Amino acid sequence: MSRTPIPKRLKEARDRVGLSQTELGVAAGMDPSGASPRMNQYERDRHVPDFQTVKRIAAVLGYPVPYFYAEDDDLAEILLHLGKMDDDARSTVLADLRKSACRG
Amino acid sequence: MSRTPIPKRLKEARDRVGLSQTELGVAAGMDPSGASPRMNQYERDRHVPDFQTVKRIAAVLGYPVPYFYAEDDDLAEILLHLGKMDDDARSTVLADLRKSACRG
DNA sequence: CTGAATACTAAGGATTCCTTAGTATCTTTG
DNA sequence: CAAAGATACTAAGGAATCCTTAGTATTCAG
Repeated sequence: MSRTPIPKRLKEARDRVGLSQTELGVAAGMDPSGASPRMNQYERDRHVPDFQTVKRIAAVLGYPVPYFYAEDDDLAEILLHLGKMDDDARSTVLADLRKSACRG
Repeated sequence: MSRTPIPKRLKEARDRVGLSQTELGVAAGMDPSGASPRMNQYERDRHVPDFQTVKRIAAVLGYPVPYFYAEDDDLAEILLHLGKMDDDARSTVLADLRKSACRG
């Protein structure tokens, strides 16, 4: 059993952009000589990257950080959609949710 | 500067339910003798709790896990709303977002 | 003020990670 | 196929971080 959703989310995301483990690690600012084992350890659930590392990887991929911590697939997909929106669109989503919350 | 959004999110959440640091830690399954310093270290940004710990705390509070990893306040609030919904309502949100994404 | 509850801190043993030095597997291409 | 290059993967140990212990500081009710 995996310790965090990171291995799964990382692989999903990396496969989509079509980068190697090393390439993604280097793009996220890792030392090129150590990027390969580090990224592999993250994806194989041997080690857990710290928050700053997740943040840099998320930035490279254009994904919101919380996506990598979502165990639920639906919530993960919602986070992907939210990540693609501009601030305005996201504010609208938030406003809608606030209204729904009042009614419900 | 904080290393993760966890201290901020944790304090927000704990203040709302009105539990002490120790109480929340114990409720999340920590050894009562060590719950106080651990929770305090998390809230004061001295240490970062591992994922399983965040998950247990989130479960006690009824918050979705990714909320604790959201730096953006709007996204954090959206996650709170999503956390309060049942699976049906969340599926509807996801379906709406998929449609919006297609329209561009 | 006094006591109880809560918040907080230092320090070190325990745990986990990052780096180094590789091996294994897959994918061309001659 | 065979060789070569790219990609994926692993072990092990020094480096970094955390959890536990043993407290001190602060807040608050009586």
